[in-house]
Amino acid sequence: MKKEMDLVPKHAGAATESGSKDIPYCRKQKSLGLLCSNFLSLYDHDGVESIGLDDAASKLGVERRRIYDIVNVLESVGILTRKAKNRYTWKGFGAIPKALENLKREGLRDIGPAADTSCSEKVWDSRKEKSLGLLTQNFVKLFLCTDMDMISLDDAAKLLLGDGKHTSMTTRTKVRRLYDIANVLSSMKFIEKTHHPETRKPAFRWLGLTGKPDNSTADSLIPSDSKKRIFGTDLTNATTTKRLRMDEDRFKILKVHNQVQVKHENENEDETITAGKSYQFGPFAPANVPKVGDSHDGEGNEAVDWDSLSASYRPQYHNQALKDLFSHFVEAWQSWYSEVAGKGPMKLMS
DNA sequence: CCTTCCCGCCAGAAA
DNA sequence: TTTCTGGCGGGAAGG
Repeated sequence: MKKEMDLVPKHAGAATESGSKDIPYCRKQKSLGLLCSNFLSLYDHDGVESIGLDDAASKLGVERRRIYDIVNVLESVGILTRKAKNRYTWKGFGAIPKALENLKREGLRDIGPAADTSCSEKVWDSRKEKSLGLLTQNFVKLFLCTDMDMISLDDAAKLLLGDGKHTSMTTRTKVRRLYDIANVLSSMKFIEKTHHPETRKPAFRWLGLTGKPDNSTADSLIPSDSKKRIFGTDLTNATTTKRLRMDEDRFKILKVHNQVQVKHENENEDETITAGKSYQFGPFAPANVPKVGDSHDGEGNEAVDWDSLSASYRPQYHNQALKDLFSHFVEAWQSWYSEVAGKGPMKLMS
C-alpha cells in the first residue's frame, strides 16, 4: 500500500507539504542514523515485542525501503530478529552482548586456523553474501577481532570483500554501504568517527563493548568519554606488528588482542549462555538530544562533546511526541547498562 | 573540487 | 500473479 505520495525528491526546494515555513530540505534529517535513533526510541518500550514494518514506516515517516536498511543492521547486532514477513521481534539491548560475543567467536575462528584452501564449510549464499546485514557483522568483527582500533571505511571495504579482489567499483559500492552502516552504528554509539592520527583520513573507532577482563573502574553512566582509550593499552608489549595482510579472501589479521572472556563454565553450544559481566559500553545515547529551537550555533570545533556532536537539529518528522521517546530511550539504556556494569549478578537473557 | 550517502529503480524471492 | 526484500549506483547535499 504505497501510493504515489512521495514527492520531495528531485530538485530541492518546492515545499510540497502542509503549509508552513517548510524547510528547504535538509539531507541530514533524513539520515539513517537519525532514523535509527527514532526507530529505537519508538520501540524500546515495555510492551513492545513485535514490530511491523509498515507500522514503523508510517510512524517514522519514511518509505519502506529505509526500514529494511535499519532493521537489517539492528538485527546484525542482536536487537531485533526477523519473525515473519513484515514482522520483527524486539529483543532489546540486552541481547547485544551475546550477539557481539558470537560475532567475535565467529571472527576469531575464521582468522586463526591454518590456511584454508577452499575450506569454506559454509555455502556462501551468492545473494546474502553482499547483504547489508552480513556486511555489518563483518565490519563489527573487524573491531572485535583485530587489534586495529581505527578503521577507515575504505580499508574496511577492501578487507571485507567477500572474496575476489575486484578493485574498482566494487569497492565504491561497498564503501557506500559502509557509510550507511557506520551511520547507524554511530547513532547507537557503537562506533565514533575520528581521524587517523597521521593521515588526516577519517576513520572509525569502536566504543562499544570492551573485552577488558573485569575491573570496571566505576559506573560512569553515559560518561562524556572524549578521550578514553578503550582497547589501547597494549599491555603485552609494544609489538607494533600491526599490519594486516589481506590475501585472497576474507580478512586476515594477526594478533588478536583482547580476550572476550567468554564465560568459562561449559564450552557448551551457543544458545542461552549467560554473558559475562565485564563489559563496558560506550555512551549510548540517542544521536539527537531534544535541543529545542534551532540555533545552529557555532559548528563543533575540536572538542567532540557529544552534545554538539549530535548531528541532529530538531526532529522534523511529521510525527509527534518524539522527545518523550528519547528520554525514555536514554533511561531504558542506563537502566540496563547499570545492571551489567554493576558487579551484581544480573540475570540478563530474555 | 572531493566526500558523504539518500533516493528509489528494479530484480530476485516469497506469498 | 502480487507483494515483499533489499542490491545497487546515480547524482545531489555537504564540506
